[in-house]
Amino acid sequence: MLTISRVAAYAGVTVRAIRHYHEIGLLPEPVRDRSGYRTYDAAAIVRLIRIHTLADAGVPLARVQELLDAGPDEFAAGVREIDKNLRAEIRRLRGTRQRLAGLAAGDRLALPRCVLDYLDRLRALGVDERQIEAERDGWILVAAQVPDQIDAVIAQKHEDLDNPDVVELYLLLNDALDWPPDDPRVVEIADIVERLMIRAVQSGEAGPDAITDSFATLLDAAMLESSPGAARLLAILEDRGWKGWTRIEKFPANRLDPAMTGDDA
Amino acid sequence: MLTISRVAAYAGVTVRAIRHYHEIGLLPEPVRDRSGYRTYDAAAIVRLIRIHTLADAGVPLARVQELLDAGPDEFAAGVREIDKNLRAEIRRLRGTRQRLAGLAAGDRLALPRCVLDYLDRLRALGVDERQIEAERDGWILVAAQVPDQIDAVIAQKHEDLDNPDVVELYLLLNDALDWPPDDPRVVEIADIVERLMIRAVQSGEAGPDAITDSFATLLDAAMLESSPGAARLLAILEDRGWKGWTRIEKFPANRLDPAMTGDDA
DNA sequence: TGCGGGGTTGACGCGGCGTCAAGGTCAAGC
DNA sequence: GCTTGACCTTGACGCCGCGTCAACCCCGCA
Repeated sequence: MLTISRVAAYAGVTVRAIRHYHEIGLLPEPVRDRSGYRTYDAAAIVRLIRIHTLADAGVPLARVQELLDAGPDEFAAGVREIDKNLRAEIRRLRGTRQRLAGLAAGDRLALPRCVLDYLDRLRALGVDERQIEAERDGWILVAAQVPDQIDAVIAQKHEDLDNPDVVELYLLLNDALDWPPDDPRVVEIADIVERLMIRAVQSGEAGPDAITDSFATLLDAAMLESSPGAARLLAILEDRGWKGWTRIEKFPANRLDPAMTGDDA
Repeated sequence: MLTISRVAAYAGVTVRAIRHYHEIGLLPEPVRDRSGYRTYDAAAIVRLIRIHTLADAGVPLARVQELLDAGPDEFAAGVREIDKNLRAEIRRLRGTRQRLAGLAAGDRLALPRCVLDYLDRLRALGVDERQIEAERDGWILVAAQVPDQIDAVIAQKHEDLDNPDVVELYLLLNDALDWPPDDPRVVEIADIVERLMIRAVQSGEAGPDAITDSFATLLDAAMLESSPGAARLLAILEDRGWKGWTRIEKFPANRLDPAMTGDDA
Protein backbone atom coordinates (compact mmCIF):
# COMPACT_ATOMS: atom_id res chain seq x y z
CA MET A 1 0.00 0.00 0.00
CA LEU A 2 1.24 3.47 -0.86
CA THR A 3 1.64 5.47 2.30
CA ILE A 4 2.31 9.18 2.37
CA SER A 5 6.00 8.80 3.08
CA ARG A 6 6.58 6.43 0.18
CA VAL A 7 4.69 8.76 -2.13
CA ALA A 8 6.81 11.61 -0.83
CA ALA A 9 9.98 9.69 -1.54
CA TYR A 10 8.89 8.77 -5.07
CA ALA A 11 7.89 12.33 -5.87
CA GLY A 12 10.91 13.92 -4.24
CA VAL A 13 8.93 16.09 -1.85
CA THR A 14 8.44 16.05 1.91
CA VAL A 15 5.53 14.51 3.73
CA ARG A 16 4.70 17.91 5.14
CA ALA A 17 4.57 19.41 1.67
CA ILE A 18 2.07 16.79 0.57
CA ARG A 19 -0.17 17.55 3.51
CA HIS A 20 0.16 21.23 2.72
CA TYR A 21 -0.97 20.60 -0.84
CA HIS A 22 -3.95 18.72 0.55
CA GLU A 23 -4.76 21.64 2.83
CA ILE A 24 -4.76 24.19 0.05
CA GLY A 25 -6.66 21.89 -2.28
CA LEU A 26 -3.86 21.49 -4.77
CA LEU A 27 -3.78 17.72 -4.38
CA PRO A 28 -7.06 15.95 -3.61
CA GLU A 29 -7.26 14.05 -0.36
CA PRO A 30 -7.01 10.33 -1.13
CA VAL A 31 -9.17 7.70 0.51
CA ARG A 32 -8.15 6.51 3.96
CA ASP A 33 -7.67 2.96 5.12
CA ARG A 34 -9.50 1.73 8.20
CA SER A 35 -6.94 3.25 10.52
CA GLY A 36 -7.07 6.65 8.92
CA TYR A 37 -3.91 6.39 6.85
CA ARG A 38 -4.02 8.08 3.49
CA THR A 39 -3.73 5.53 0.68
CA TYR A 40 -2.41 6.87 -2.60
CA ASP A 41 -2.28 5.56 -6.13
CA ALA A 42 0.36 6.11 -8.79
CA ALA A 43 -1.64 8.93 -10.36
CA ALA A 44 -1.21 10.94 -7.18
CA ILE A 45 2.56 10.58 -7.49
CA VAL A 46 2.42 11.78 -11.06
CA ARG A 47 0.43 14.82 -10.06
CA LEU A 48 2.80 15.48 -7.19
CA ILE A 49 5.80 15.34 -9.47
CA ARG A 50 4.19 17.81 -11.81
CA ILE A 51 3.29 20.13 -8.94
CA HIS A 52 6.82 19.89 -7.63
CA THR A 53 8.31 20.59 -11.03
CA LEU A 54 6.32 23.79 -11.36
CA ALA A 55 6.81 24.90 -7.76
CA ASP A 56 10.52 24.29 -8.07
CA ALA A 57 10.60 26.55 -11.10
CA GLY A 58 9.16 29.40 -9.06
CA VAL A 59 5.48 29.01 -9.85
CA PRO A 60 3.52 30.17 -6.78
CA LEU A 61 1.41 27.33 -5.42
CA ALA A 62 -1.67 29.48 -5.90
CA ARG A 63 -1.03 29.40 -9.65
CA VAL A 64 0.10 25.80 -10.06
CA GLN A 65 -3.38 24.43 -10.65
CA GLU A 66 -4.07 27.06 -13.24
CA LEU A 67 -0.87 26.25 -15.10
CA LEU A 68 -1.41 22.51 -14.92
CA ASP A 69 -4.74 23.00 -16.64
CA ALA A 70 -3.55 25.59 -19.12
CA GLY A 71 -3.09 25.18 -22.83
CA PRO A 72 0.26 26.02 -24.39
CA ASP A 73 -0.51 29.73 -24.90
CA GLU A 74 -1.82 30.45 -21.43
CA PHE A 75 1.01 28.39 -20.05
CA ALA A 76 3.58 30.44 -21.91
CA ALA A 77 1.91 33.67 -20.80
CA GLY A 78 1.86 32.54 -17.19
CA VAL A 79 5.49 31.54 -17.32
CA ARG A 80 6.43 34.89 -18.82
CA GLU A 81 4.72 36.75 -16.03
CA ILE A 82 6.32 34.63 -13.34
CA ASP A 83 9.68 35.17 -14.96
CA LYS A 84 9.05 38.91 -14.94
CA ASN A 85 8.45 38.73 -11.21
CA LEU A 86 11.60 36.70 -10.71
CA ARG A 87 13.62 39.23 -12.67
CA ALA A 88 12.12 42.07 -10.62
CA GLU A 89 13.01 40.26 -7.43
CA ILE A 90 16.57 39.73 -8.59
CA ARG A 91 16.84 43.43 -9.48
CA ARG A 92 15.53 44.33 -6.06
CA LEU A 93 18.12 42.15 -4.39
CA ARG A 94 20.85 43.67 -6.50
CA GLY A 95 19.71 47.12 -5.37
CA THR A 96 19.82 45.90 -1.80
CA ARG A 97 23.36 44.65 -2.32
CA GLN A 98 24.37 48.04 -3.71
CA ARG A 99 23.03 49.77 -0.63
CA LEU A 100 24.79 47.22 1.53
CA ALA A 101 28.03 47.96 -0.26
CA GLY A 102 27.38 51.64 0.44
CA LEU A 103 27.09 50.83 4.13
CA ALA A 104 30.35 48.96 4.07
CA ALA A 105 31.99 51.87 2.30
CA GLY A 106 31.26 54.17 5.19
CA ASP A 107 27.74 55.49 5.50
CA ARG A 108 26.73 53.02 8.14
CA LEU A 109 25.57 56.02 10.14
CA ALA A 110 23.14 56.96 7.38
CA LEU A 111 25.40 59.79 6.28
CA PRO A 112 26.98 60.46 2.90
CA ARG A 113 30.72 60.78 2.66
CA CYS A 114 30.82 64.56 2.43
CA VAL A 115 29.21 64.86 5.83
CA LEU A 116 31.68 62.40 7.31
CA ASP A 117 34.47 64.55 5.86
CA TYR A 118 32.94 67.63 7.40
CA LEU A 119 32.76 65.95 10.78
CA ASP A 120 36.38 64.90 10.39
CA ARG A 121 37.31 68.52 9.82
CA LEU A 122 35.55 69.49 13.04
CA ARG A 123 37.41 66.72 14.81
CA ALA A 124 40.70 68.02 13.44
CA LEU A 125 39.85 71.48 14.77
CA GLY A 126 39.69 69.97 18.22
CA VAL A 127 35.94 69.82 18.62
CA ASP A 128 34.88 67.47 21.41
CA GLU A 129 33.57 64.06 20.38
CA ARG A 130 30.33 64.63 22.27
CA GLN A 131 29.66 67.74 20.27
CA ILE A 132 30.50 65.95 17.07
CA GLU A 133 27.96 63.29 17.90
CA ALA A 134 25.28 65.90 18.40
CA GLU A 135 26.28 67.54 15.16
CA ARG A 136 26.27 64.16 13.44
CA ASP A 137 22.75 63.37 14.60
CA GLY A 138 21.62 66.71 13.24
CA TRP A 139 23.14 65.87 9.90
CA ILE A 140 21.49 62.48 9.90
CA LEU A 141 18.18 64.29 10.14
CA VAL A 142 19.10 66.74 7.41
CA ALA A 143 20.50 64.11 5.08
CA ALA A 144 17.34 62.05 5.41
CA GLN A 145 15.19 65.07 4.73
CA VAL A 146 16.98 66.63 1.74
CA PRO A 147 19.36 63.95 0.44
CA ASP A 148 20.01 65.68 -2.85
CA GLN A 149 20.85 69.07 -1.36
CA ILE A 150 23.15 67.78 1.29
CA ASP A 151 26.29 68.36 -0.75
CA ALA A 152 25.47 72.03 -1.29
CA VAL A 153 24.61 72.56 2.35
CA ILE A 154 27.85 70.97 3.47
CA ALA A 155 29.82 73.09 1.02
CA GLN A 156 28.30 76.16 2.65
CA LYS A 157 29.27 74.84 6.05
CA HIS A 158 32.83 74.38 4.92
CA GLU A 159 32.89 78.04 3.90
CA ASP A 160 31.52 78.99 7.28
CA LEU A 161 34.39 77.16 8.91
CA ASP A 162 36.83 79.48 7.15
CA ASN A 163 35.53 82.21 9.44
CA PRO A 164 37.64 82.24 12.64
CA ASP A 165 34.63 83.34 14.67
CA VAL A 166 32.86 80.11 13.78
CA VAL A 167 35.85 78.06 14.86
CA GLU A 168 36.10 79.99 18.08
CA LEU A 169 32.41 79.37 18.68
CA TYR A 170 32.85 75.64 18.26
CA LEU A 171 35.75 75.60 20.69
CA LEU A 172 33.87 77.67 23.21
CA LEU A 173 30.95 75.31 22.95
CA ASN A 174 33.47 72.57 23.56
CA ASP A 175 34.20 73.99 26.98
CA ALA A 176 30.58 74.86 27.61
CA LEU A 177 29.70 71.19 27.60
CA ASP A 178 31.03 70.95 31.14
CA TRP A 179 29.70 74.25 32.43
CA PRO A 180 26.73 74.29 34.75
CA PRO A 181 23.62 75.50 32.92
CA ASP A 182 23.75 78.89 34.66
CA ASP A 183 27.38 79.67 33.98
CA PRO A 184 27.73 83.38 33.20
CA ARG A 185 30.14 82.68 30.34
CA VAL A 186 27.20 81.55 28.25
CA VAL A 187 26.75 85.24 27.55
CA GLU A 188 30.08 85.34 25.71
CA ILE A 189 28.86 82.56 23.49
CA ALA A 190 25.65 84.42 22.87
CA ASP A 191 27.65 87.44 21.79
CA ILE A 192 29.59 85.48 19.19
CA VAL A 193 26.46 83.77 17.95
CA GLU A 194 24.67 87.06 17.62
CA ARG A 195 27.57 88.54 15.66
CA LEU A 196 27.42 85.59 13.28
CA MET A 197 23.69 85.82 12.97
CA ILE A 198 23.83 89.46 12.06
CA ARG A 199 26.40 88.78 9.44
CA ALA A 200 24.33 85.93 8.07
CA VAL A 201 21.19 88.03 7.91
CA GLN A 202 23.05 90.87 6.23
CA SER A 203 24.58 88.61 3.60
CA GLY A 204 21.12 87.25 2.91
CA GLU A 205 21.72 83.63 3.82
CA ALA A 206 18.55 81.76 4.25
CA GLY A 207 19.62 78.15 4.65
CA PRO A 208 18.65 75.38 2.27
CA ASP A 209 15.35 75.86 0.48
CA ALA A 210 13.77 72.60 1.33
CA ILE A 211 14.08 73.08 5.07
CA THR A 212 10.51 73.70 6.10
CA ASP A 213 9.55 75.62 9.22
CA SER A 214 8.50 72.51 11.04
CA PHE A 215 11.73 70.78 10.16
CA ALA A 216 13.73 73.77 11.39
CA THR A 217 11.77 73.54 14.62
CA LEU A 218 12.70 69.89 14.86
CA LEU A 219 16.37 70.64 14.39
CA ASP A 220 16.17 73.34 17.05
CA ALA A 221 14.59 70.82 19.38
CA ALA A 222 17.36 68.35 18.62
CA MET A 223 19.91 71.03 19.51
CA LEU A 224 18.09 71.71 22.76
CA GLU A 225 18.14 68.05 23.68
CA SER A 226 21.82 67.71 22.92
CA SER A 227 23.13 69.87 25.74
CA PRO A 228 21.82 71.18 29.04
CA GLY A 229 23.21 74.69 28.48
CA ALA A 230 21.60 75.03 25.08
CA ALA A 231 18.31 76.19 26.53
CA ARG A 232 20.02 79.08 28.35
CA LEU A 233 21.78 80.15 25.21
CA LEU A 234 18.61 80.15 23.16
CA ALA A 235 16.79 82.01 25.91
CA ILE A 236 19.36 84.79 25.90
CA LEU A 237 19.23 85.06 22.14
CA GLU A 238 15.46 85.08 22.15
CA ASP A 239 15.61 87.89 24.70
CA ARG A 240 17.64 89.85 22.21
CA GLY A 241 15.08 89.28 19.50
CA TRP A 242 16.48 86.23 17.72
CA LYS A 243 14.31 83.30 17.06
CA GLY A 244 15.48 79.89 15.98
CA TRP A 245 18.88 78.43 15.52
CA THR A 246 18.63 76.38 12.39
CA ARG A 247 16.80 79.15 10.57
CA ILE A 248 17.92 82.55 11.69
CA GLU A 249 15.18 85.08 12.22
CA LYS A 250 15.01 88.48 13.85
CA PHE A 251 11.51 88.89 15.09
CA PRO A 252 10.56 92.24 16.56
CA ALA A 253 11.51 94.97 14.11
CA ASN A 254 12.70 97.16 17.03
CA ARG A 255 16.19 96.92 18.52
CA LEU A 256 17.57 96.43 15.08
CA ASP A 257 21.23 97.02 15.72
CA PRO A 258 22.44 95.79 19.09
CA ALA A 259 25.57 94.37 17.56
CA MET A 260 28.58 93.88 19.74
CA THR A 261 27.01 95.59 22.73
CA GLY A 262 26.69 92.49 24.91
CA ASP A 263 23.67 91.44 26.88
CA ASP A 264 21.65 94.45 27.97
CA ALA A 265 18.34 92.82 28.78
CA MET B 1 4.65 67.64 19.82
CA LEU B 2 6.16 64.81 17.78
CA THR B 3 3.50 62.26 17.02
CA ILE B 4 4.19 58.90 15.48
CA SER B 5 3.09 59.92 12.02
CA ARG B 6 5.33 62.97 11.93
CA VAL B 7 8.26 60.89 13.12
CA ALA B 8 7.44 58.34 10.43
CA ALA B 9 7.41 61.05 7.79
CA TYR B 10 10.73 62.49 8.94
CA ALA B 11 12.39 59.11 9.03
CA GLY B 12 10.88 57.90 5.80
CA VAL B 13 9.21 54.84 7.27
CA THR B 14 5.61 53.86 7.88
CA VAL B 15 3.75 54.24 11.14
CA ARG B 16 3.20 50.50 11.16
CA ALA B 17 6.92 49.88 10.83
CA ILE B 18 7.63 52.06 13.86
CA ARG B 19 5.12 50.15 15.93
CA HIS B 20 6.69 46.95 14.71
CA TYR B 21 10.12 48.14 15.84
CA HIS B 22 8.60 48.92 19.24
CA GLU B 23 7.14 45.45 19.41
CA ILE B 24 10.41 43.70 18.69
CA GLY B 25 12.31 46.01 21.00
CA LEU B 26 14.40 47.60 18.30
CA LEU B 27 13.16 51.09 19.13
CA PRO B 28 12.32 51.82 22.78
CA GLU B 29 8.74 52.80 23.54
CA PRO B 30 8.65 56.56 24.17
CA VAL B 31 6.64 58.20 26.93
CA ARG B 32 2.95 58.74 26.34
CA ASP B 33 0.97 61.94 26.70
CA ARG B 34 -2.15 62.00 28.88
CA SER B 35 -4.29 60.52 26.12
CA GLY B 36 -1.96 57.66 25.42
CA TYR B 37 -0.26 59.07 22.33
CA ARG B 38 3.41 58.26 21.95
CA THR B 39 5.55 61.40 22.16
CA TYR B 40 8.92 61.20 20.45
CA ASP B 41 12.04 63.28 20.51
CA ALA B 42 14.52 63.99 17.74
CA ALA B 43 16.84 61.25 18.94
CA ALA B 44 14.16 58.70 18.14
CA ILE B 45 14.04 59.95 14.58
CA VAL B 46 17.79 59.61 14.29
CA ARG B 47 17.66 56.07 15.53
CA LEU B 48 14.80 55.30 13.19
CA ILE B 49 16.72 56.64 10.22
CA ARG B 50 19.68 54.49 11.10
CA ILE B 51 17.49 51.44 11.53
CA HIS B 52 15.84 52.13 8.22
CA THR B 53 19.17 52.60 6.46
CA LEU B 54 20.37 49.21 7.62
CA ALA B 55 17.07 47.43 7.02
CA ASP B 56 16.91 48.90 3.55
CA ALA B 57 20.35 47.50 2.83
CA GLY B 58 19.13 44.02 3.61
CA VAL B 59 20.14 43.75 7.25
CA PRO B 60 17.60 41.49 9.00
CA LEU B 61 15.84 43.38 11.78
CA ALA B 62 17.06 40.78 14.24
CA ARG B 63 20.64 41.87 13.50
CA VAL B 64 20.13 45.63 13.25
CA GLN B 65 20.71 46.30 16.92
CA GLU B 66 23.89 44.27 16.87
CA LEU B 67 25.23 46.15 13.88
CA LEU B 68 24.26 49.54 15.29
CA ASP B 69 26.35 48.75 18.35
CA ALA B 70 29.22 47.13 16.46
CA GLY B 71 32.70 48.49 15.99
CA PRO B 72 34.10 48.82 12.46
CA ASP B 73 35.47 45.28 12.31
CA GLU B 74 32.40 43.48 13.55
CA PHE B 75 30.31 45.73 11.33
CA ALA B 76 32.35 44.80 8.28
CA ALA B 77 32.15 41.12 9.18
CA GLY B 78 28.40 41.34 9.64
CA VAL B 79 27.97 43.10 6.34
CA ARG B 80 30.06 40.50 4.58
CA GLU B 81 27.93 37.72 5.92
CA ILE B 82 24.70 39.45 4.96
CA ASP B 83 26.07 40.05 1.51
CA LYS B 84 26.95 36.40 1.23
CA ASN B 85 23.35 35.55 2.00
CA LEU B 86 22.12 38.03 -0.56
CA ARG B 87 24.39 36.56 -3.19
CA ALA B 88 23.17 33.07 -2.34
CA GLU B 89 19.59 34.23 -2.65
CA ILE B 90 20.28 35.78 -6.04
CA ARG B 91 21.95 32.58 -7.19
CA ARG B 92 18.94 30.62 -6.01
CA LEU B 93 16.60 32.84 -7.96
CA ARG B 94 18.74 32.52 -11.04
CA GLY B 95 18.52 28.73 -10.71
CA THR B 96 14.77 29.06 -10.41
CA ARG B 97 14.67 31.15 -13.56
CA GLN B 98 16.66 28.49 -15.39
CA ARG B 99 14.20 25.82 -14.38
CA LEU B 100 11.37 28.10 -15.40
CA ALA B 101 12.97 28.54 -18.79
CA GLY B 102 13.18 24.77 -18.99
CA LEU B 103 9.44 24.57 -18.39
CA ALA B 104 8.76 27.07 -21.11
CA ALA B 105 11.01 25.09 -23.45
CA GLY B 106 8.78 22.06 -23.16
CA ASP B 107 9.10 19.96 -20.06
CA ARG B 108 6.09 21.45 -18.40
CA LEU B 109 4.95 17.88 -17.91
CA ALA B 110 8.06 17.14 -15.89
CA LEU B 111 9.55 15.21 -18.78
CA PRO B 112 12.84 15.71 -20.58
CA ARG B 113 12.82 16.29 -24.30
CA CYS B 114 13.88 12.79 -25.26
CA VAL B 115 10.79 11.33 -23.67
CA LEU B 116 8.58 13.81 -25.46
CA ASP B 117 10.22 12.76 -28.69
CA TYR B 118 9.58 9.14 -27.86
CA LEU B 119 5.91 9.86 -27.18
CA ASP B 120 5.73 11.74 -30.47
CA ARG B 121 7.03 8.66 -32.21
CA LEU B 122 4.27 6.58 -30.63
CA ARG B 123 1.76 9.18 -31.73
CA ALA B 124 3.10 8.97 -35.26
CA LEU B 125 2.67 5.20 -35.20
CA GLY B 126 -1.01 5.76 -34.56
CA VAL B 127 -1.10 5.00 -30.85
CA ASP B 128 -4.23 6.31 -29.19
CA GLU B 129 -3.90 9.51 -27.17
CA ARG B 130 -5.33 7.80 -24.07
CA GLN B 131 -2.63 5.20 -24.23
CA ILE B 132 0.01 7.86 -24.75
CA GLU B 133 -1.15 9.64 -21.64
CA ALA B 134 -0.82 6.47 -19.61
CA GLU B 135 2.60 5.91 -21.11
CA ARG B 136 3.52 9.52 -20.37
CA ASP B 137 2.53 9.23 -16.72
CA GLY B 138 4.69 6.16 -16.44
CA TRP B 139 7.61 8.07 -17.87
CA ILE B 140 7.01 10.93 -15.47
CA LEU B 141 7.48 8.43 -12.66
CA VAL B 142 10.60 6.97 -14.22
CA ALA B 143 12.13 10.33 -15.06
CA ALA B 144 11.62 11.52 -11.50
CA GLN B 145 13.19 8.34 -10.15
CA VAL B 146 16.27 7.99 -12.35
CA PRO B 147 16.71 11.35 -14.09
CA ASP B 148 20.24 10.63 -15.25
CA GLN B 149 19.49 7.26 -16.78
CA ILE B 150 16.41 8.33 -18.63
CA ASP B 151 18.27 8.98 -21.89
CA ALA B 152 19.69 5.48 -21.96
CA VAL B 153 16.33 3.91 -21.13
CA ILE B 154 14.61 5.83 -23.86
CA ALA B 155 17.30 4.87 -26.34
CA GLN B 156 16.54 1.21 -25.52
CA LYS B 157 12.84 1.85 -26.04
CA HIS B 158 13.53 3.34 -29.44
CA GLU B 159 15.35 0.15 -30.36
CA ASP B 160 12.40 -1.88 -29.12
CA LEU B 161 10.14 0.07 -31.43
CA ASP B 162 12.17 -1.17 -34.37
CA ASN B 163 10.68 -4.59 -33.66
CA PRO B 164 7.38 -4.96 -35.59
CA ASP B 165 5.97 -7.14 -32.82
CA VAL B 166 6.22 -4.24 -30.43
CA VAL B 167 4.45 -1.92 -32.82
CA GLU B 168 1.76 -4.48 -33.35
CA LEU B 169 1.35 -4.82 -29.63
CA TYR B 170 0.86 -1.09 -29.21
CA LEU B 171 -1.77 -1.02 -31.92
CA LEU B 172 -3.56 -4.02 -30.47
CA LEU B 173 -3.59 -2.34 -27.10
CA ASN B 174 -5.03 0.65 -28.91
CA ASP B 175 -8.09 -1.38 -29.81
CA ALA B 176 -8.17 -3.11 -26.48
CA LEU B 177 -8.92 0.19 -24.78
CA ASP B 178 -12.52 -0.18 -25.90
CA TRP B 179 -12.89 -3.91 -25.33
CA PRO B 180 -14.86 -5.15 -22.37
CA PRO B 181 -12.54 -6.55 -19.69
CA ASP B 182 -13.45 -10.13 -20.50
CA ASP B 183 -12.95 -9.90 -24.24
CA PRO B 184 -11.35 -13.16 -25.47
CA ARG B 185 -8.98 -11.29 -27.77
CA VAL B 186 -6.95 -10.36 -24.71
CA VAL B 187 -5.37 -13.77 -25.17
CA GLU B 188 -3.89 -12.69 -28.48
CA ILE B 189 -2.27 -9.79 -26.73
CA ALA B 190 -0.94 -12.09 -24.07
CA ASP B 191 0.62 -14.23 -26.75
CA ILE B 192 2.50 -11.35 -28.26
CA VAL B 193 3.61 -10.12 -24.91
CA GLU B 194 4.86 -13.53 -23.94
CA ARG B 195 6.83 -13.82 -27.17
CA LEU B 196 8.45 -10.48 -26.44
CA MET B 197 9.17 -11.45 -22.90
CA ILE B 198 10.88 -14.62 -23.90
CA ARG B 199 13.02 -12.78 -26.35
CA ALA B 200 13.89 -10.18 -23.73
CA VAL B 201 14.85 -12.82 -21.18
CA GLN B 202 16.97 -14.70 -23.69
CA SER B 203 18.86 -11.59 -24.77
CA GLY B 204 19.52 -10.88 -21.11
CA GLU B 205 17.73 -7.57 -20.83
CA ALA B 206 17.17 -6.61 -17.27
CA GLY B 207 15.84 -3.07 -17.43
CA PRO B 208 17.61 -0.08 -15.97
CA ASP B 209 19.78 -0.81 -12.95
CA ALA B 210 18.34 1.74 -10.61
CA ILE B 211 14.77 0.47 -10.89
CA THR B 212 14.24 -1.15 -7.53
CA ASP B 213 11.74 -3.92 -6.94
CA SER B 214 9.36 -1.64 -5.12
CA PHE B 215 9.52 0.91 -7.90
CA ALA B 216 8.82 -1.78 -10.48
CA THR B 217 5.81 -2.79 -8.42
CA LEU B 218 4.66 0.82 -8.47
CA LEU B 219 4.94 0.99 -12.24
CA ASP B 220 3.01 -2.23 -12.57
CA ALA B 221 0.30 -0.76 -10.36
CA ALA B 222 0.23 2.35 -12.51
CA MET B 223 -0.23 0.15 -15.55
CA LEU B 224 -3.08 -1.66 -13.82
CA GLU B 225 -4.81 1.60 -13.01
CA SER B 226 -4.48 2.90 -16.52
CA SER B 227 -6.85 0.46 -18.18
CA PRO B 228 -9.59 -1.90 -17.09
CA GLY B 229 -8.37 -4.78 -19.25
CA ALA B 230 -4.85 -4.65 -17.91
CA ALA B 231 -5.70 -6.79 -14.91
CA ARG B 232 -6.94 -9.59 -17.15
CA LEU B 233 -3.82 -9.45 -19.25
CA LEU B 234 -1.54 -9.63 -16.24
CA ALA B 235 -3.61 -12.46 -14.79
CA ILE B 236 -3.20 -14.52 -17.95
CA LEU B 237 0.51 -13.91 -18.02
CA GLU B 238 0.87 -14.74 -14.37
CA ASP B 239 -0.95 -17.97 -15.06
CA ARG B 240 1.70 -18.80 -17.60
CA GLY B 241 4.42 -18.14 -15.07
CA TRP B 242 5.32 -14.54 -15.81
CA LYS B 243 5.49 -12.04 -13.02
CA GLY B 244 5.59 -8.32 -13.44
CA TRP B 245 5.43 -6.11 -16.44
CA THR B 246 8.01 -3.46 -15.80
CA ARG B 247 10.56 -6.01 -14.72
CA ILE B 248 10.18 -9.25 -16.56
CA GLU B 249 10.51 -12.37 -14.49
CA LYS B 250 9.75 -16.03 -15.04
CA PHE B 251 8.95 -17.49 -11.68
CA PRO B 252 8.40 -21.28 -11.47
CA ALA B 253 11.34 -23.03 -13.05
CA ASN B 254 8.97 -25.62 -14.62
CA ARG B 255 7.11 -25.01 -17.87
CA LEU B 256 10.20 -23.35 -19.25
CA ASP B 257 9.31 -23.24 -22.91
CA PRO B 258 5.65 -22.71 -23.59
CA ALA B 259 6.48 -20.24 -26.33
CA MET B 260 3.94 -19.65 -29.06
CA THR B 261 1.60 -22.34 -27.80
CA GLY B 262 -1.14 -20.02 -26.69
CA ASP B 263 -3.06 -20.20 -23.45
CA ASP B 264 -3.09 -23.72 -22.11
CA ALA B 265 -3.96 -23.05 -18.50
C1' DT C 1 4.28 -7.12 25.50
C1' DG C 2 7.18 -3.76 24.42
C1' DC C 3 9.66 -1.27 20.94
C1' DG C 4 10.75 1.36 17.03
C1' DG C 5 9.23 3.39 13.09
C1' DG C 6 5.39 4.51 10.64
C1' DG C 7 0.87 7.39 10.55
C1' DT C 8 -2.75 11.20 12.31
C1' DT C 9 -4.41 16.18 13.59
C1' DG C 10 -3.40 20.69 15.48
C1' DA C 11 -0.80 24.45 16.27
C1' DC C 12 2.98 27.76 16.25
C1' DG C 13 6.96 29.91 13.80
C1' DC C 14 9.35 32.46 10.23
C1' DG C 15 9.97 38.10 8.23
C1' DG C 16 8.41 42.44 7.96
C1' DC C 17 5.25 44.53 8.08
C1' DG C 18 0.02 45.66 5.37
C1' DT C 19 -4.46 46.00 6.46
C1' DC C 20 -8.78 45.91 8.73
C1' DA C 21 -11.69 46.52 12.97
C1' DA C 22 -13.37 49.14 16.59
C1' DG C 23 -12.84 52.51 18.96
C1' DG C 24 -10.71 57.29 21.66
C1' DT C 25 -8.61 62.19 20.71
C1' DC C 26 -7.82 66.53 18.66
C1' DA C 27 -8.32 70.89 16.02
C1' DA C 28 -11.32 73.33 13.20
C1' DG C 29 -15.57 75.02 11.32
C1' DC C 30 -20.59 75.71 11.97
C1' DG D 1 -21.98 72.63 21.66
C1' DC D 2 -21.94 69.57 17.68
C1' DT D 3 -20.10 67.56 13.69
C1' DT D 4 -16.38 66.31 10.75
C1' DG D 5 -12.22 64.37 9.41
C1' DA D 6 -7.64 63.38 10.45
C1' DC D 7 -4.92 61.09 13.65
C1' DC D 8 -4.07 58.11 17.63
C1' DT D 9 -4.70 53.57 20.22
C1' DT D 10 -4.71 48.17 20.73
C1' DG D 11 -5.58 43.70 18.72
C1' DA D 12 -5.67 40.53 15.36
C1' DC D 13 -5.27 38.19 10.89
C1' DG D 14 -2.78 37.63 6.43
C1' DC D 15 1.10 36.66 3.44
C1' DC D 16 4.16 32.08 1.57
C1' DG D 17 5.60 27.43 1.89
C1' DC D 18 6.22 24.70 4.48
C1' DG D 19 9.55 23.13 9.18
C1' DT D 20 8.97 21.66 13.53
C1' DC D 21 7.14 20.45 17.70
C1' DA D 22 3.37 17.94 20.58
C1' DA D 23 0.43 14.35 21.68
C1' DC D 24 -1.44 10.43 20.28
C1' DC D 25 -2.67 6.10 17.24
C1' DC D 26 -1.15 1.94 14.37
C1' DC D 27 1.64 -1.76 12.61
C1' DG D 28 5.04 -5.42 12.33
C1' DC D 29 8.57 -7.82 14.77
C1' DA D 30 11.27 -10.02 18.71
